[in-house]
Amino acid sequence: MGSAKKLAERAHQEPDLNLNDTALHYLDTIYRLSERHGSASTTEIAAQLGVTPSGASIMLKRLAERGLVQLTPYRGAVLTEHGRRIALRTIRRHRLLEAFLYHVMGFAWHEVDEHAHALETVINERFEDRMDEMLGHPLRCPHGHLIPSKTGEMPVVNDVPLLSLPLHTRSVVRCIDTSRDDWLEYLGAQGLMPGCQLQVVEVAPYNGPVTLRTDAGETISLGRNMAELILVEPL
Amino acid sequence: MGSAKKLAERAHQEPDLNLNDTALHYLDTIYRLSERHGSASTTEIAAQLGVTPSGASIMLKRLAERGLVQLTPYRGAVLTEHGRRIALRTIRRHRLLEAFLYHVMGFAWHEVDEHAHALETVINERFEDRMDEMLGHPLRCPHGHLIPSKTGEMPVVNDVPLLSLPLHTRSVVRCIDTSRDDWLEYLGAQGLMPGCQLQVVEVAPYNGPVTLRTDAGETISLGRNMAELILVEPL
DNA sequence: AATCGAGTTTAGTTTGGCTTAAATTTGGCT
DNA sequence: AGCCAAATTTAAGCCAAACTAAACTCGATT
Ligand SMILES: [Mn+2]
Ligand SMILES: [Mn+2]
Ligand SMILES: [Mn+2]
Ligand SMILES: [Mn+2]
Repeated sequence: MGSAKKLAERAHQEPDLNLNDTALHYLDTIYRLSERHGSASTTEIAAQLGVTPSGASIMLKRLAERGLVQLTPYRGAVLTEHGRRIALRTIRRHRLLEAFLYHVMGFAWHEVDEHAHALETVINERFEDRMDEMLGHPLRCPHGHLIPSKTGEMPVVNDVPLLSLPLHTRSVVRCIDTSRDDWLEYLGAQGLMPGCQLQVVEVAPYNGPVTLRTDAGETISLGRNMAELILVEPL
Repeated sequence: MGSAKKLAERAHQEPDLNLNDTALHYLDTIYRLSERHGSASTTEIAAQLGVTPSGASIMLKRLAERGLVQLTPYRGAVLTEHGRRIALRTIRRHRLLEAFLYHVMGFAWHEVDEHAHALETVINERFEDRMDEMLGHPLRCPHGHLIPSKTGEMPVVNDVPLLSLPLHTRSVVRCIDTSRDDWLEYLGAQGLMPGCQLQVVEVAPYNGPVTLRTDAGETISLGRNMAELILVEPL
């Protein structure tokens, strides 16, 4: 009985005890917040999802009962292995959707996050697979974030913060690590997106502006906060 | 004040007092059922949506309060003009999605309805417009159903039931009027889909089988119930 | 005219996901 | 050691959308 069910689960790849979009968005959010601090606090999760901390607290307890997150009261949440697999699937769909909306449907790169977010919990596996094929199994979304494989593994890459390199090191932009659509639109208008080659020519002190030169010879000046979002691969 | 709001509504084309997907599916369903009998009964609506009649009854009352349907107790529901516009928008999105899934993404024609149904209440106007452009402003979904325009008008066509024509009249299939995916798969495998040319060569009595000959010279024999779903344009 | 069954509505309850307001825990600071 | 502010959880309640069970309407039939 129990083992028959387990086999079925393994064959289907996802147990997925009827998770609705609310639960999926919680898991997705916890995963992304945990990437930074190792775990996700109730308040952070609540802020991200636009609910009150008390609402998030209640929901976290439910997710813990379902074995999707491990919750230490007053200490924050971590995904269980089961929860992590489901979160990665949602993130895969989100990023594939962004790539699909951008490359196949011609949306602007600052529009795709919002729309991918609405669709990520609605599409099914067939849709996911068709996008993946049509895009040639892409490794990254249009902003450069990594797309996990169907088996839940992240591609291994070597992205480093632009500002961690010595001045004048030539490098290729790999990721613009923000989801603020107004910043994305601005940076895109400057020609700053994954694939573009550049070097840092000056970093003004006291959190002053950062001056970049692209391989096309153009000079771009950015505030420190924006420059910190740029991840590159040195040449 | 009031008139400013009305202007904004007219400019945006849809007032849409925060309708969620439940309400949109009710309106969609009422529209399609009303096409047949002029109005939709509580029980029919409930069956279509997979809820109990009592549940549908309560929901219909709420839609009536919002001015979306006109409800005569014990007599069934009709859409108001406002409700009709919203229903047509959902139907437009459903059929555009079917065409998109079929022509752009390569799904089989018996798969697209289910998936379009899940997506139809999630996509936004930009997505709708992009599909429309990519598909060259199509008039019909892959099954041949008409796609309403953005302004809520149905294309005018001249589809007649295949079985209403005299024997041996040559005609082009325009619509297979069912949403049963198993029937669609079967008919598709016989080569029977919009665009194919054929004539009826025999109609057996007592609800017996219907024999068709395609322009490719093939003979197809169908039960009456399936043959009745075929709409054509005589040549 | 009275009755009956199908169709429909109402009453009462449940569930999920949230809210505000009131405890409670925690870690840092005097 | 004791206290405070911030973070967190609990308590109580709201709302949409469903359910089951019971009551009601309608029209058709006797
Ligand atoms: Mn998302
Ligand atoms: Mn992205
Ligand atoms: Mn639909
Ligand atoms: Mn169709």
